[in-house]
Amino acid sequence: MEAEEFIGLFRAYLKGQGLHVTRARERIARAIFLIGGHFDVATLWARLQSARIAPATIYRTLELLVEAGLVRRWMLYDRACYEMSLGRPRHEHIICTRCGRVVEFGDAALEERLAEVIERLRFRHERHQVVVYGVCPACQETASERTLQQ
Amino acid sequence: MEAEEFIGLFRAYLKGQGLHVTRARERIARAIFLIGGHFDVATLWARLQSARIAPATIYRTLELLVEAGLVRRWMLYDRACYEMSLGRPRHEHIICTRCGRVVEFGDAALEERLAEVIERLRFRHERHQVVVYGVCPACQETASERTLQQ
DNA sequence: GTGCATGCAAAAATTTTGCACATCA
DNA sequence: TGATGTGCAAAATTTTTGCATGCAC
Repeated sequence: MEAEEFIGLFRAYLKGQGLHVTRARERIARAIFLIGGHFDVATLWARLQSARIAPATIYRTLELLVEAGLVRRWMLYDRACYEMSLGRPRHEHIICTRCGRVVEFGDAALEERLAEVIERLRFRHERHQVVVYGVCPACQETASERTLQQ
Repeated sequence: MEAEEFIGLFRAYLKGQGLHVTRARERIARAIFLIGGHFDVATLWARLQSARIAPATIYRTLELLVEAGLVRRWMLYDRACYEMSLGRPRHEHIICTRCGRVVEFGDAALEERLAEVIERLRFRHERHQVVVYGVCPACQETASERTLQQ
């Protein structure tokens, strides 16, 4: 997918809502597209330094992107973490507590079982998140001292 | 289980680590026992107002309790949430986005499937968390307007 | 008595809000 | 032009850190 396609979808959403397509919003969408994967607000802000975009604008725009369904918001370790959702299938996260690496995984049987459980509880399912903490294969082989706290 | 049993286990942990058993630590442990279920730091602090215990002490003590395995720490909505783990089986959380109610559920098949997936990825499993957002049966029947943001 | 722990206050870090000015439609 | 959006700054939240004093052992 091209950056223009992603930005175009955002533009369409904004217009549909009667909101303005602004330069700041386009720049933020482009930066997110270029990152490609997970990012937190600090990272995104750093990438936009040269554009002189305020954190407030970043937070406000991220909210719009999430509403538009173009970005997903997670609580991974202990802060908000985002990712472009377009063209990326539904997945869960496993985090290495040694090196902080985040690996995505998907498993149909897992999702199916979860759906059954939710139905049994009679909840209407909106969304869910599975986060696993562990030690990745690489870190299991090293005697790395570096650990995430908690 | 009695409060004394819970506090006693904390005392034993502290002694084993060469740490001091202090009045503040005992009071915090007792307050957590009395809450019984989920709580956040603000709630715990409110319950300890009369004891004049600083937030810093609460955070430091919670960390010890988590290390001791007596308390679990979750990231439920977008802040840290804790609960006494003793005598409470492993479970996941489903949150009603209308009323904020948190329901616990456990499912052996789900856990098993997750363990298989983690093994396939060759991670060493430390812990995990499943959080589901949806609408609870009660709220499905009402036209309640109240929603959690995000 | 020694070292760990506490309360307080200040600092960090993250996110939200208010407002005057700028920009989009 | 009029409504919406932006940057900036300040505030609000949540959590951490430094330090003198206090308490546990």
